[in-house]
Amino acid sequence: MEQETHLTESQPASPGTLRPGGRTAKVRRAVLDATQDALADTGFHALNMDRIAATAGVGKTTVYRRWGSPVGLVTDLLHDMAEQSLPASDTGSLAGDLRTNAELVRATLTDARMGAVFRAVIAAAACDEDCARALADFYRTRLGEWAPVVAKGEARGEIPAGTDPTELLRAVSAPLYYRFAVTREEVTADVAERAVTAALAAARDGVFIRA
Amino acid sequence: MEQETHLTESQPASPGTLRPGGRTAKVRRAVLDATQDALADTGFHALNMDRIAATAGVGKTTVYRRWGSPVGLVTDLLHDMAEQSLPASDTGSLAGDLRTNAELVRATLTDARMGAVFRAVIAAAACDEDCARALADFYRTRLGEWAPVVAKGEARGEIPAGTDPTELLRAVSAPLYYRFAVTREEVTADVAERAVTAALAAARDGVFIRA
DNA sequence: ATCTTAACGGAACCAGCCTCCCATTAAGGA
DNA sequence: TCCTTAATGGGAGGCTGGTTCCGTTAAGAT
Repeated sequence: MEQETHLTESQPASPGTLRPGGRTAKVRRAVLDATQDALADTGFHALNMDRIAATAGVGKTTVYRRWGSPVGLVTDLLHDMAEQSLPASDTGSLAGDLRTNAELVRATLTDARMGAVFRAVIAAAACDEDCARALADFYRTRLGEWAPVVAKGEARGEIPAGTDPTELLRAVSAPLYYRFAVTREEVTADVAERAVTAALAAARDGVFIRA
Repeated sequence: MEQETHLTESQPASPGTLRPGGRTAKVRRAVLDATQDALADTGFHALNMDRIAATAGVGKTTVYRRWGSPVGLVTDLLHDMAEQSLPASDTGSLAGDLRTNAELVRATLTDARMGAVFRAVIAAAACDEDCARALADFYRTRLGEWAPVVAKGEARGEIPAGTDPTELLRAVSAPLYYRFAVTREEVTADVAERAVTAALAAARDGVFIRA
């Protein structure tokens, strides 16, 4: 993505950075929307720069210049998704908050559109290092947003002091994503509920105490 | 993969089934080996039928005819991997067996060659339904092989009666695969150990009792 | 308002992937 | 052993996806 570390010849450093105003932003929005549509529709393997350009109503040269390849599109989409993340819940109990979290994850993965997008993103990350980094960042952000929920639970004495917040959150998400991406089993509400109960039981046993 | 349900015109039903003898088998072996090499080397996105044919020392027409596409290759590789699965361990304690299992998974995912293969397989499954089914079958098989370990633990009274064996096993694997495929964090021995402890704590609490 | 030039867009060009055709090889049965 | 035909293999040709060229549009500065 980033290049031209020392731009001696006044080379344009990655299009869109010097003049991010009106048109450029509009183009990005249109392209990313088209990308999401395409992923939801036909999946990552069928992601095609030409089609994206056409449905976005944008010159295909622009798409190639700014994103370079299908993985480039997905990577940028991921950055975009990381920016617009929603805040965590606050039900008053850790169990309740975690349940909300798990249900949110489940709803996302189960949703036809979002499920397809996440599938595509995971596939793209498996193919490309840049994309993998973007995906890692995305989840670092997401986990960071929910960490306070665990801290509050700890303050209320619902789990032992010293519990690693993100570790507990990972334990909640893991069974859902595992089924979604790896074993391809259905992610039911039951699964989500059990993930919360199991993670909480382990947390109370002090399994997630920071080393 | 399978087609020609009613072969009225004596169409050859998927090449390799009527004459699976010497040459055909040799070709399959060579192609699957080449596929694994390629995946370990350059990953799924760069998987190229022509190159596979060349390195396998096989006509490229053959590769296209029998496997059709990169996902087809990965799907068959997966079937091949499912066939040659190794038996579960028996250390005498459930904790020990689960630890062995987790360590085995970790070693596989961490191994440069096998890690790349699994990454590719997950990516391919995200792109193609046939491949997804093959992947699901693979894990169904694997989980089935380890289920007795849990049953024995239950018999020894290490976990409550009625515990769902595969559910417990999934809980052990999930955190490892979640990091490997989704958040792309490093899968350390520490992570594996914690996965076992957490799963076991939940199991003892009766979280995985069959509904 | 005017100017500079970043960014976009159309179209021709190039290359690598896939398909088809037909000759060749060797399984499996008599 | 011989015969039938499943399966393989080389090569030509077409198509689709990706690249390059250059003219056009409009963002941001004066």
